[in-house]
Amino acid sequence: MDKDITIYDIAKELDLSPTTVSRALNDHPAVNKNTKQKIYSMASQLGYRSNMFASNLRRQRTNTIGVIVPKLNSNFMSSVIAGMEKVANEADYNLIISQSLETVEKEIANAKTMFNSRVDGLLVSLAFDTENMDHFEPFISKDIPVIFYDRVSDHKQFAGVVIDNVQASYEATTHLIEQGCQNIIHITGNLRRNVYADRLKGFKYALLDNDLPFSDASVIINNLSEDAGVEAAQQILQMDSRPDGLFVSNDTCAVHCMKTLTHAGISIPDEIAVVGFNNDPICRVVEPSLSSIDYPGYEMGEVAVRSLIHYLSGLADTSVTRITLRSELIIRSSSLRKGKENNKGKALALLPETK
Amino acid sequence: MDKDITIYDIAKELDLSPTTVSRALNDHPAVNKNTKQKIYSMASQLGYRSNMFASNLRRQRTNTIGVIVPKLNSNFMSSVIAGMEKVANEADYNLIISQSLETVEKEIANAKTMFNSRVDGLLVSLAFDTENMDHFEPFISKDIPVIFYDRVSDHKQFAGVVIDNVQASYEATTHLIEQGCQNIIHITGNLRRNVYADRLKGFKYALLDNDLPFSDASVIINNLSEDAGVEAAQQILQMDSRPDGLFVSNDTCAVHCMKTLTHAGISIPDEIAVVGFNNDPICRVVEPSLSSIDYPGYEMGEVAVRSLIHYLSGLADTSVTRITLRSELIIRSSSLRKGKENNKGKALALLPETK
DNA sequence: TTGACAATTACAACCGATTGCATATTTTTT
DNA sequence: AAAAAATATGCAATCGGTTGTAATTGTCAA
Repeated sequence: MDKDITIYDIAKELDLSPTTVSRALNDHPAVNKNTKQKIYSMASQLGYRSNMFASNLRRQRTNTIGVIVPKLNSNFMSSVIAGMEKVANEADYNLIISQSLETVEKEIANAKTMFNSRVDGLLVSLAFDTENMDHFEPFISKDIPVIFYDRVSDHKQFAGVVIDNVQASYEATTHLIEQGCQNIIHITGNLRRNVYADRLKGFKYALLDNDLPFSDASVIINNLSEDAGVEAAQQILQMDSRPDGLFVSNDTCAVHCMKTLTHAGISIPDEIAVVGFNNDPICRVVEPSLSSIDYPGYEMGEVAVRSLIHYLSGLADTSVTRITLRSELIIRSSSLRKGKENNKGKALALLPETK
Repeated sequence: MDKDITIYDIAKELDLSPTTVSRALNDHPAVNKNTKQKIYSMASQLGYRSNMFASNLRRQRTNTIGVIVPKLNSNFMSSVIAGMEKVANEADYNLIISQSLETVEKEIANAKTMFNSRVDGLLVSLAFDTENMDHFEPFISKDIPVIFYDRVSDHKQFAGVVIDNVQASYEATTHLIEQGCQNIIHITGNLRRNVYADRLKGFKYALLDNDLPFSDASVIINNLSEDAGVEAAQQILQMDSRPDGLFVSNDTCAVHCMKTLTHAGISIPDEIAVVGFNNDPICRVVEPSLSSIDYPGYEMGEVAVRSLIHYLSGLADTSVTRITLRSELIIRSSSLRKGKENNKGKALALLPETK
């Protein structure tokens, strides 16, 4: 366990001042090329590694990005994190990740921790029941950028990376209508969250544009869990006029709802056509395979970190307050009815083994 | 954007020395109770937050744990991380997470980054093709604890958190044999990794104990991906004597292999019975539902961080070099043959909706 | 030869908390 | 009442880089 090498050691070894060594290591232009070379080689020879804490202390920045995520262990969210990690790593930023577990309380606690850890910037996807944004105030007032992803804040002051949920939902609903569905149920999450509110909006618009009636009874709001899916199916089975289409805001919920319906003897897609959301791997495994909205998680993570770093580098384009990524309806067996293949050239993915 | 409050501000305000303030905030016994109270309330009144960097610089520790994970976006790994995050957070440690993406090169780079970030300890699950442990040497020689989880190192000097893969595999294989399988194929990953080597061992032992022959042809080694599963199925379809049992080291691979076989007209479990590994949610979704080894990811994450922190707190029990968690065979339709329900009281999970 | 100017390098203060040692104050003991 | 011990507080150095400003050296034109 040998002692750590500091810039002072390098300086002494080369008979220079720590100042010059520090500047050289930061590639400061005011240091002679030859000197730099000498310092570099001496540094690596001695096994020097910079002390981030000394540096951070002096520079008042941490090269650390905080990430608050509702729940880590879902396919979508872990893809997002994977994307974030990649970009952050490449740009020499560290990530501190914490989960709100879908509750405001934990989200507030997380925000506080992040603030105390003095993150340079914060990336947040809001918990189900977060109402106000007060816990992000400390960041704002200290000019620490906060960027939302997926579950964003409505307040115009906050930047966010999203997909066009209205459009995606509109597309999914229209697809169901094209397949002959006349009575579609939409299962979605807490409407305080933009993602769910927007999807409901898209659902309504699609009905409207196709002269189909909308009523509150067409919407089931739950927490989109497995159990909620099963429960929703039971609810549907009890309905007076059974729906012939189902658009669910989340694949897990959709799958378990669908399976429950199948077990109750309902045939999918003929009696009820189903579309999910997220395009989780699970979609290609369930029988019948589940149509879904492909949702670029990995990319969303990359973009979120990239714009945060962009902002931190002072290249901020403060006018850009929303970045919208593409999303795409993937049609599979769960919503494709025989003799209805008028899909206007949309992507098809009939066979389960198709990617 | 108001200036940050430091202990000097608090000291000045109360006409005390920074020393006392620092001690009070660390609950040092040599500070008077009343003084402490005054300092606490002044601190919160002024909105003081400790500067980790100054503190870390002085104390030469970071309260940060590094985590190297092969791939973040799998159900198992994200559960592990979720568990780690929970415990770390509770103990006021930060997590720095990075992915090796299953390659040594990235793993080495990650280790270097972690080392330069001066993590207090390191948690590692090895990449597929990691051969030697040289990149962890710097940690060892600086007395920074490295604990492995799941994919551990064989070297006795490294501690690790694991399940008993031999036992789990033995159980799964025995179960297949009990269901009447006489010719079982084992699909697994790179044998350099303990998890796969051990599972092969358990597989062999089970055959041996049941007087079934083992040959190299009974083992398929691949990267356990979706595609590998499809490919393995094609391989199986070409075999002269078609197997009647299949034990796969990973659910994703098992599921796609199974689906390919089903599509080729093979009936599961009657013609081929299948058992996977990990008990991913996907197991309960696929038709027929997939038997699998339940693998406590979340718990593994918790335990790993807990023992690392334990070690860092000096409570180290250096003799404990392996912590083994329970794992359990979950029997579902993919391996349960009719009229063979002699399962000696094992857990059953026949219906897809069963948790 | 000298002053202007650029190119390098160094000095020294600073970032904010921690801690060994010394000092001051109070309490206990004899 | 003096000495010893216990309690509470402060001084000042330290952790390892960073940076504004000053000093030194060299170059070139006048």
